[in-house]
Amino acid sequence: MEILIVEDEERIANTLKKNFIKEGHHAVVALNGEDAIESMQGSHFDIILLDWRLPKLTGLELCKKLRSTGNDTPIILLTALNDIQNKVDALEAGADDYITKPFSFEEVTARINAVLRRYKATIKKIPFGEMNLNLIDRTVEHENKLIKLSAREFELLKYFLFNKGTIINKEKICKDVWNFDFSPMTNVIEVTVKNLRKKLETEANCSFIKTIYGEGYLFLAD
Amino acid sequence: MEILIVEDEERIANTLKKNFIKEGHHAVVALNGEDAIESMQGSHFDIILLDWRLPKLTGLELCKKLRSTGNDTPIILLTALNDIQNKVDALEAGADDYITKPFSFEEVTARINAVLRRYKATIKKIPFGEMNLNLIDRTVEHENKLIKLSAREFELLKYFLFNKGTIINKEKICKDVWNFDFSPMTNVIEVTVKNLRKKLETEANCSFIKTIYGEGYLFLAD
DNA sequence: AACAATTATGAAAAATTTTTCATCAGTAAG
DNA sequence: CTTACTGATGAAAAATTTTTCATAATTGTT
Repeated sequence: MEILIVEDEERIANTLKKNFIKEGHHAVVALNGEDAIESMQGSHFDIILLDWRLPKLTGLELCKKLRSTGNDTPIILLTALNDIQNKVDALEAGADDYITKPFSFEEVTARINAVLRRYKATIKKIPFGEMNLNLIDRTVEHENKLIKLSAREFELLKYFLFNKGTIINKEKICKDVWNFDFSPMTNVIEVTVKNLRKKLETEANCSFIKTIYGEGYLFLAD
Repeated sequence: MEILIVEDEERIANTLKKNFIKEGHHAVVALNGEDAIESMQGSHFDIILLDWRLPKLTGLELCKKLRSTGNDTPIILLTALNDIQNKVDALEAGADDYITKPFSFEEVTARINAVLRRYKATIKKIPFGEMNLNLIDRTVEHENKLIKLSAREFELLKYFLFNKGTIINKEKICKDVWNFDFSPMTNVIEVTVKNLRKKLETEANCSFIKTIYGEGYLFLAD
């Protein structure tokens, strides 16, 4: 797991980091809000532990900033205070949970697991077979490999997943994926299906898209 | 507002529909789960009112199905029963709220507003100026017009929005948007900035991307 | 004002995606 | 086993996106 620790007290930050690494995770420390933003460019984190009091940008401000720019990485605020106002502010700023200092490492991992459990219910990935369609990056993930999809392939796969288990005819695909109201004069659909099949089935070793002769396609997975 | 009413009792469905239309919204009625899925292809709804008991596919099943395929339109379940088990099931299936029958129209609108208030906090749109960057469709929305962005333009705009208010130099843009570790040998960045500017500034009549001579770019909005 | 450095721009070139088309393969039914 | 129809495939063509390049415009400095 990739963990970002945003904490100006180096002692606390390093203790957390050591413990996470001991548990087999990967942890990065940022000593202030600006460093944190810096660290997040390009990299992906599964969770952010964020100190409430930070030099320059406060934890609350950073939290708001991240949320306002569409970043929804789970955030746990670390706060020294234990008054109710904090909790309200924290949740309103878009944090997922908070831990009051001093805390034990066990408490931190417990909170992380709880937050991630909740978060995973809303994560923007659609699983099928051994794969996942990542709706944000528009890629298919399989055993830490990434398959890039073109825009059309992405839309078609999303459509198949939405309708998995039911036969869909080409008129509907044409209408819903291509936004054509008239029926396709050519075989664009078949060609796109072919290309999508190749991408998916080169990676996984099974076929998801079944052809129902004279009727359409049927997507099977799980 | 676009409202989908999934309800097999036509009397209730039509009463709701009439009331919504009277309030200036747009409402579509689906009499069963399959019709509902049909209605959702291609169309967008802001909220779904979903009957608990439906012929064929139950409300709960439909709810689960939508959520499992990445659809996160707010759902309010309409249920005749009032036992705790329902509430738990509803929320676990991914519904946002529930209303027990019989209900008044005022109650429905109140619940809708409450759900939408909560939902909007997590919606995947980044506002800037009079515009919105839609992270799902990868378009810019402005006065019910849509501006299509290419993949690079989208990534660059997202990056600008994430870093708005701070000057970002080209080495960082190159690293974070293009994933090049070496500095750009050509002026791809300037060209992409130019094209993005044209798209945004043809539509809105103001300039968002400011050039800081010798330093980089600065995105200003709000 | 003149100069050097930086940025902007139009247009060509390259790469990629999307569509078309001709042809081959598979299916159902007589 | 044919036949007629439906779907699959490779490759060409068209459209779009991305990059490159030459040149023009702008900025800061002397």
